[in-house]
Amino acid sequence: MIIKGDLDRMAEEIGHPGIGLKSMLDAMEVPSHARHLLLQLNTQRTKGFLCDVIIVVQNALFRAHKNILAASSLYLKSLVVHDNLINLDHEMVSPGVFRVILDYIYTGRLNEGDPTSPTEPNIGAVLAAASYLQLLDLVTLCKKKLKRNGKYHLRPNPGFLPYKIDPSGMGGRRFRISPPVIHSVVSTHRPIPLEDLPPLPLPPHGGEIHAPAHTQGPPPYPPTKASLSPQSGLRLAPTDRNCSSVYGLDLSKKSPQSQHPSGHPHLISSLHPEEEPEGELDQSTSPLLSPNDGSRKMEAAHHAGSLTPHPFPLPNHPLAPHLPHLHRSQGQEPYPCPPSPEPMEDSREQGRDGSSIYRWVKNEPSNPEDEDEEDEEDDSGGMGEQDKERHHQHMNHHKNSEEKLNMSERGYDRGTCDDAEDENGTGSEETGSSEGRPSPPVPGGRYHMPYEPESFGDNLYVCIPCDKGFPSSEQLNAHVETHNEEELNNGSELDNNSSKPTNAHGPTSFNSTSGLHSPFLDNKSAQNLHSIGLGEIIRPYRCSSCDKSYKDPATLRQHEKTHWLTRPYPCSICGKKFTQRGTMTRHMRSHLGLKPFACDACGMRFTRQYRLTEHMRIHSGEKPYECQVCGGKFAQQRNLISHMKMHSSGGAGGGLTPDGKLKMDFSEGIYPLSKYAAEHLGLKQEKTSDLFAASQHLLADAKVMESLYPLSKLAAEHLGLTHNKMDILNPSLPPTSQQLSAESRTIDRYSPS
DNA sequence: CTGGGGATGGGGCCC
DNA sequence: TGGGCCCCATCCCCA
Repeated sequence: MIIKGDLDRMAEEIGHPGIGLKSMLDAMEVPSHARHLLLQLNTQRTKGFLCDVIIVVQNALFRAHKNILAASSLYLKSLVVHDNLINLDHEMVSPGVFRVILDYIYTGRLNEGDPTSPTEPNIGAVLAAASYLQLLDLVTLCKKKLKRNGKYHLRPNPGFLPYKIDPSGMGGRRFRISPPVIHSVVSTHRPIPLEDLPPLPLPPHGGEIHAPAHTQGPPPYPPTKASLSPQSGLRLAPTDRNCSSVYGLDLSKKSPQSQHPSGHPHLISSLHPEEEPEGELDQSTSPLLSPNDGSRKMEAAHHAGSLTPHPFPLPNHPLAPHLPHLHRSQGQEPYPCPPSPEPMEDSREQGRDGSSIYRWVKNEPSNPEDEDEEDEEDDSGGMGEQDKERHHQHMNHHKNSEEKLNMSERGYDRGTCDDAEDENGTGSEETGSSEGRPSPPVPGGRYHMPYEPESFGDNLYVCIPCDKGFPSSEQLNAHVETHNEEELNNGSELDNNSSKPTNAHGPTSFNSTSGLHSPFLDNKSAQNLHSIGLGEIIRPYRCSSCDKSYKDPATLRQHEKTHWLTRPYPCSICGKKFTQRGTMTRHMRSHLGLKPFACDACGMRFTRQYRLTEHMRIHSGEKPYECQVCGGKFAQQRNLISHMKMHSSGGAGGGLTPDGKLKMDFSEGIYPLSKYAAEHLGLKQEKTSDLFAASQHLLADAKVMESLYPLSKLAAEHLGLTHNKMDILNPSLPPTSQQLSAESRTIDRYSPS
């Protein structure tokens, strides 16, 4: 702000001391400056240039400048201060009305469009919205227009204003002056009280919610000249997604470098997954959601993460140090024991460091019961009759299953075991596991002795069989090597020993209960358990429509939605429907170009952290996925899968690839074990430790090689080589350079550091 | 031109 | 509700 003293000083500086204030202003003011400035800003808006805020109104997106909005309305100012993506309640402001309002903000002119058009926003609607948005000048302007037209009353506008306009303006009690329901990405506002929420809208298009208007019915705002102008908001639709780039949304496959963090720091900050608007978009239109949902979401948004535009949300950062997952306080788990019936579930995380078979002591499962309670409460809220019935049945099932579980647990707690074959008293492990209870089957068939994790100090990587702790997975692996050597030396003992992880992955392994007690069972193994009847205990919640079963009722409910004819979560932009809200919001992220996860090395951005984790392997050169057939290594599991298909599509099994490698035909059943080896070992090395995988396919391959190449079997048994290494020994299968180098790499990897 | 590998995007699903 | 994983599809590059 320029004060008189400043002007006097400026006048002095330009050599005109003593000049009066008025004459000074006269001398320096350019009359058209404001108009030109506004014109420039409006031009920039239409091009999306320097726009730093996105306003979502129903299924339309508008880009604008925070400064302009903030200068126009105190209310908008309060929003844009904190948020880069704000979502207006479309009941209060329709897209067409907001277009008119935005035009007014940037031009100072009110374009009411065609007043005879039933769909063109009328002055009454603009007046109401302007009041709602606290655009006081526009309110005054609208009133003047209405008075001039002799229509100073609210023209009915179906579906827009449920409230009556008070001619007295803002102050009238009948006018809606409660805090406007504006959902922002990172709202710092207090949750809107339930009584302040507007009534839930009727489905706008014959029960079809979220669907884009132009695909589900007549467009609410036909392409008038105004709506086709660049000033109009961008209406995202499958066919015009590409247009979004004009408005600055990055929907391209690769985030251009120019848009890398430095480009749009504020926008980037809004890209944090916890701050994304999808849920809010959904909330404002979905009749499936109760006002409570909206309120909860507001609260959730209220507590959302910081605005720090750090490209890596640290808690999820793949490169962040392995922080222990304290799902449960350690004090609650006096006997943290090896993972049990579904250790591989946990090992998804553990396997990252290659120590999945040796449980990371602090990675305790959460208590599903607690979560379930909340879930039940949530879901029983707006339930239809059919759902209630389903819910009721389910609850009964749940109750019964819980009783089963409790009985099993009590059995375990007493130290009794019904499983006669379980010499170690580990028979209840499957029940214990689903509750995260101790389940002691360990390699070597010994109980895992109770211990306090703290007793290991920094040695968080614990070898279950011997209870030794190690500070790193590498050292643990090196230690585990000694165990494996022992086991290999013991030879066939493994076959009948509960410590044997090997056969747990082979189809024949399930003939033995030993497999059941293996702590190395993965998901599919658990499914197999189910197929032989014992999975009922592990996964008591069974789908009534199919044979799938789950450990907890929430997951079952989630699964059951896949059987529904109508998917409950439609995308508000393209109308595509999803069975899970999370999938829908993730999908929405692709519409909005939200890529919160950025690569530190190259700046590439991703919609999911897992993608970034995958991507980072490109930079690190890590290729944890190794083909058990040819030794080829891959940075991504899916590429290994694709690669394995190449092996399997080569015709008769056991043939040779063009470069002389052994070719297996997984599809013909010639080598069924290899399929398991591929699926459970080679393809899931991230879940299983490299070492474990090596020992697994070593044994598995020995079996097939026994049939194919008897000599190789002996080689495998006595030399400890995998089959792709065995064919090196086989004179008929000359080694390739790749195999040799793979061999040396393998040796390097497993040699103690 | 074709096949294979590298890499990415999106959806389904389970936890 | 988000994370993680699996699967499929696709594009690009290269031999």
